[in-house]
Amino acid sequence: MENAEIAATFELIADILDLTDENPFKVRAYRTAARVIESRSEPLHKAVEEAADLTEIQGIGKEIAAKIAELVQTGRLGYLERIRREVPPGLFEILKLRGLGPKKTRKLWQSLGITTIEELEERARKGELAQLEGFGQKTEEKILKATADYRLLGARTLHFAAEPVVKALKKHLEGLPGVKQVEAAGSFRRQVETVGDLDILVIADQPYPVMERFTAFDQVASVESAGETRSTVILDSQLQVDIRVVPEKSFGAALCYFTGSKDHDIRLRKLAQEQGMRLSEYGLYRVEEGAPDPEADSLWVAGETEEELYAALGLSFIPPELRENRGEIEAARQGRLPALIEPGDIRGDLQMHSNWSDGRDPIETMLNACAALGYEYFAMSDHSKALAMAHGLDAARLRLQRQEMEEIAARYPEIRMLRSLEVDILADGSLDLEDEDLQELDLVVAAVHSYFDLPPARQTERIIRAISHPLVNILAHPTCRLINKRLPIQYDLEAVLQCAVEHRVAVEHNAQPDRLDLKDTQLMRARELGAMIVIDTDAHTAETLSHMRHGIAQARRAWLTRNDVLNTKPLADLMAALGKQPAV
DNA sequence: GCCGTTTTCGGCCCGACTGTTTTCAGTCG
Repeated sequence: MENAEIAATFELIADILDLTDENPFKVRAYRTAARVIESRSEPLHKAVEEAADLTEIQGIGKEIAAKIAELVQTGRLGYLERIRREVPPGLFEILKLRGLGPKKTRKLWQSLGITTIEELEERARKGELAQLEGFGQKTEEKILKATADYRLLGARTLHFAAEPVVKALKKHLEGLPGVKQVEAAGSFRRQVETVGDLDILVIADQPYPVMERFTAFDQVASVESAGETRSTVILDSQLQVDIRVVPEKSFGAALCYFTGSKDHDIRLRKLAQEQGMRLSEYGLYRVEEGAPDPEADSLWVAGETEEELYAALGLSFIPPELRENRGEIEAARQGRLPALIEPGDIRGDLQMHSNWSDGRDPIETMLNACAALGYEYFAMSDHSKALAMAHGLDAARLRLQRQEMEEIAARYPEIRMLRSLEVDILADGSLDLEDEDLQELDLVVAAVHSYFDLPPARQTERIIRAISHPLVNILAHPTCRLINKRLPIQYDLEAVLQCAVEHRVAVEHNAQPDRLDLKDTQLMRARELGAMIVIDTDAHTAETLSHMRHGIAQARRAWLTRNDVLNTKPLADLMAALGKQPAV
């Protein structure tokens, strides 16, 4: 059992306890445990197998340690099975609505018997909610908006969350004799930020044993269809997985076909047609009038690899990230596809947090992790004081932090640590700290963490005011979206990007897997407008510095090259581009 | 439920904001 699954189990327990009005500190203990477990790099099941003492982990005591052991050893948890009967499952969904926490959800349930989002919406429309003690007109309106928003958010799986599933499936299938290759195609391969399902492609001599093994995968909840070369299952996580077994000769064509996108595929097939050929998932064939078998070996052109397939169509190889029919086919034909940015191009990470604010690790740990990644520089950018919950820094603590940073930096000449701060943009667009404090820093990152619902015009004004401030260098997670959780804030992005260009402020692509903000299409637009772009991880732990690759993936989808991204440059060039004095 | 001790109980991060109230509960970050 993966750490993520154990963590999800404890989150569920916390929700149930919340809804049954348990001691809030007990609830918090479960949530803390869930977070601790999820952020651990080492799998807990291994620790259990080795009979390690789990209570040595901060946040895990005797009770939770025993529950982890039970989960790992039996795959179940008696305690959870007992308490989950007390709560209708629809309430967990209601809990996810913005503005509804455990108290209000419980009240709706106990007083009005509401147990589903649909019921909630209906009763709100009838005005019944406003009658409830502690509720009112405004609350009712907010709930209606929240249910509408919830529907928009959809339920696609984060690419990040699909990764371990793909990995486990590959391992599961690759162990089978006769299996030559296993690849995930579809939107997963194109690095789309979320996936609707997974498409797995397998080369094998015998399809049947592959199918048998596939449906025996331990995460399979139900088998929707199981054919000779194609099967569909639903996993415990509700993710749908399609598998397709193809012969080696067709692998390139099949991979291309199932990678898509659909529009890209259609364009390729048309292109083949124009050249007197026919493209299918089995390969590229010459068309001959009156040929008895249109897929005869004598008509075969290409299809074992994607490279030869694209070449046969007169195209240079198109990386999967670009296959969205956004002009890539024309570019490939003319040989002017961009040389996409690669993970190794990044010279430094410009946003991360230490335990001075809401990060987990000390500055020195973060420094060492950055050095291990081969970075030449990095910026430590803890939160400012407005974010009280994150233990944001005020001027006094900022000065104290500076002392610590200087002491640490002196011991690590091999990497340059930049002093930065993720300063809050307040409601009126002013910054959370005074100029005299901010100008002590090497870089100033400005970010919105509050007042997400301002009218668009005011939101635009607010952000423009903030990035017009002469000390601001980077606008962090510009739209504040959380994929599947929070919609982007509404404002005139175009105007903000133009303002950023004017004031030499870089816009961030935040590589946190549920942010990826700006998103691919917005990044493309930012580049078109001449905005400077930085990709950073906003890491809150040393391990999550590795999330850089998710940011790179989105940048590639946005057609960005190394030259388009500021933190691929040597430090002096980066600082010059931002109009800063070269850092000493 | 966890943690740390002034060890076996008592505190647990907390400020801002909203909408409901008439001094505060609930939610968010």
